[in-house]
Amino acid sequence: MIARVIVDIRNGDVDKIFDYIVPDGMDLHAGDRVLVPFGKRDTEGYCIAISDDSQVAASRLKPVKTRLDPFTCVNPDMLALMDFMRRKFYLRYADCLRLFVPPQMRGGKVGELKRLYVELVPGSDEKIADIPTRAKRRLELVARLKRGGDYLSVLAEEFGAATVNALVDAGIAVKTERAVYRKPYAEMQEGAKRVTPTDDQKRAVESIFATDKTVSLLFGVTGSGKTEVYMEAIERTLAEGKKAIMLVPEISLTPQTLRNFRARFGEKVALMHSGLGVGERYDEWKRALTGEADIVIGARSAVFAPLDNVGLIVLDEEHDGSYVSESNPRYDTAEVAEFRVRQTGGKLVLGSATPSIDSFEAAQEGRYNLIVMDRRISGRGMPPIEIVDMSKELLAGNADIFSRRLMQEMDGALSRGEQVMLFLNRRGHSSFAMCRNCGYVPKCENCDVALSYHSVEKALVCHYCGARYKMITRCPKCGSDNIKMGKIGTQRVVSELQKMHPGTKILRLDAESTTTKDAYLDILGAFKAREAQILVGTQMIAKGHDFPDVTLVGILDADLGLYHSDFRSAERTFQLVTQVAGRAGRADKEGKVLLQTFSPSHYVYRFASHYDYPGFFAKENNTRKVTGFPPYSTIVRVLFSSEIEEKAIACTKSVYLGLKAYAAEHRDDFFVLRAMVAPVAKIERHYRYQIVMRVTKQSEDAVFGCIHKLLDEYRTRGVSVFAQLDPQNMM
DNA sequence: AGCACGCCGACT
DNA sequence: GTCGGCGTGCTC
Repeated sequence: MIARVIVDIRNGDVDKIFDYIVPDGMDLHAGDRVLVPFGKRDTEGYCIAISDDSQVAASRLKPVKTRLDPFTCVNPDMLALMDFMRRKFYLRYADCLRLFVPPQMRGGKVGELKRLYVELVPGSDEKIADIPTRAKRRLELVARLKRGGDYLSVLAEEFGAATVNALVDAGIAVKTERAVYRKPYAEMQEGAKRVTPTDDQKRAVESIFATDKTVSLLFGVTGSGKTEVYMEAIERTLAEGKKAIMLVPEISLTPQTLRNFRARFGEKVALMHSGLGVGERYDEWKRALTGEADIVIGARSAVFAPLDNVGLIVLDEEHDGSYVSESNPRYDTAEVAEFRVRQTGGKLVLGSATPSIDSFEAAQEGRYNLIVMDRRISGRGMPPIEIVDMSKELLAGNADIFSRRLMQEMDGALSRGEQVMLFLNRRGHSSFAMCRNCGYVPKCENCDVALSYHSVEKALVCHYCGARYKMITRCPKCGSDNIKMGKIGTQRVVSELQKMHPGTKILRLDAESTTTKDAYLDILGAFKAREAQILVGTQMIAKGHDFPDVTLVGILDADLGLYHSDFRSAERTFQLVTQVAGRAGRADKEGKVLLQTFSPSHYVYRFASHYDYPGFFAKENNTRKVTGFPPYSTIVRVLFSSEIEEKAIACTKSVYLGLKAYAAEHRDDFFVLRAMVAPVAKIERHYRYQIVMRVTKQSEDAVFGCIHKLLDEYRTRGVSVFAQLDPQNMM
């Protein structure tokens, strides 16, 4: 017998299948981890198939050293998923497999926690009868053990160690070592307050299972009760003997969500996310693998949960950027999820109040089943959004970051003892130029995307086609020379606020101020406990949390998101405004949202301020169609990086020329094809060059195939390459 | 990833 | 003369 093995080394050179002899008597299956001799030393690897013969000469084959675990880590469906991910995301075998297995399993440091477990020895009734009646403690313990064993530490605390030992010495009970699972947030266990689903919710659940489509898009306004729909759907899936995965964006995986699920599903829930300790992580993974847990809840990596027969996957806040892994193994969670449920004939539910343009388009075109929930459970409307024109402020002589309107409303809210949240919209490192007088932003002539300012070359650059423009000093629209590259920081907002409201306590929350997950929760907790009146933050504070006393939300620089040089910037801004608005007036108090902008008439704000998603979608979708951006095209990006700049350039060049030849033969498939320096030209001493192209949706597979072929041909040592479809950002 | 092989510079 | 630099190639 031959084992086909992938060695656990992340390197393009060994990204292939190696054949090994399965020694007689070794019970080895596809999906098992193995130890194999590799070159001069031994390496861990994964057996991905068992076969009868090998292409390699028998004399060169070595035998598998050992089977590493007493169980199979990767089930056949996951092996098929691996093949899919290799093709789709251009990943290596080892990259995929490492996603499927918890990191501490590798290197032989499997950390199972062993504890002493005490239980009755069967057939020891006679000995029990010998216990004198005056030994009350011992009899109580026997009664307890008859109902089932327990860990020594628990029993010792209840009955005293001496009592337990007395029974063990008498041969009535026995101590054994047993693996215990470390359970994250074990304290969250309180009873479920079961609610009866509304008609809308029942209809939504029905629709998920009744449709012949695999994917349902649940478009439900904030507060329409999507979570209850997820839980009902999961319950129904479990009732059919299948399993479920519930995915939430990284940041909104709150204790709250977990509490809801634990309350309803108890021990069946496993939690998987990066915030867990290594031991906890392994244990939760193991519980999913063995079937002790049949619901996995977690951030994007939980889509790789080791469940068999996955009948349902839910992606909550479907539009959220964190579902697309942008670093190292790059993958799109939604695509992985869809592949997994298709394997088992299951269902995928994408839920959002502000669906991505791509998903809503798919729903409109009938590829997804569209479910609409447009009523809030509370029956109350969304808080009004008021748009403040910042260029008018400037004309009136107010060059501050706060408009007079916002200061007035803040004073009002604070004097009533209510809380205020202020948002800053900072993403990416690139900045754009804007006329402070009329709000004009220079855009690329080919791409209709805001240009990025490169301080090194003092030029404006388009990240999608590489076009370069001279930096403007005078606004071509109004003639003003008040051109700024603005970006405001949270620190500055806080210090200016502090000047205006000396007695007020202000909290700050952004990526810099919170290095740890706990710090982040601490700040939010402190704000919720009313330890401060104002919270200043980035989008980190937009998600999930309810602050009943917040009645005013201010968005200070909505435009920064809008003109971020990204064709998705309008979409993201709409999502952000809607989400942020949901933070105002959640409880019985009326809320209000103030949105400061230099472009008050921009369509994003027009639609967002009326909570008109369909209107926004229609407009944005049309723009994408006309300009040839996704979902009407696919953006393909190939990034080359090397410590030696010439190598990166040479490799980029040869692949670019190959692609150019291909494009010449398939002229109609290409909108754009350019090679350029990557937006971040150098990271950690590695020079980065990229090829960016926009191709028709239909041709994406063919183009990707061509890229693979070219990469096989031209990839050189010392240059690392990756190719990406529809990158979320171009960093 | 490692480790060996191999072909050019400056050292006991 | 050799020790050792790291570029190139291989690992079933």
